[in-house]
Amino acid sequence: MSKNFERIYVVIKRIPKGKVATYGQIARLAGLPRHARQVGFALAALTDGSRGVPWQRVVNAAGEVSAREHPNSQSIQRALLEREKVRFDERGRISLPKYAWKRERKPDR
DNA sequence: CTAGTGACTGTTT
DNA sequence: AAAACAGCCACTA
Repeated sequence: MSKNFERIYVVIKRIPKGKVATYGQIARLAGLPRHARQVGFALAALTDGSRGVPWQRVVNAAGEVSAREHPNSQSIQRALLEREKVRFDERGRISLPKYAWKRERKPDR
């Protein structure tokens, strides 16, 4: 398991319930700017072993659930978010201004 | 080592 | 506003 993956998972675990963060934002917070795609790669590698990671709170910059190989988990993600009071509009998108995780600083502070 | 790929993003049409 | 383009970089074969 790569060190970068761990850093990414740590950041995702910091996303508050009811909020969402974009791939690029997570990459920055993990100290890996421009690794947005790697964030996606890390999530794709998620298994039962990483169950503490709220992967459902990760969306793309357009505020929608990114497509993936197994379309089924897409609806699962949406359901999980709805359960956290995150609303989707009729086009299946989230209002980022309303639900985006504001914090843009690194954990150290 | 080279080439292909991808849960992405910002810019330009 | 939506779609196409072009960067991006770790990971895999």
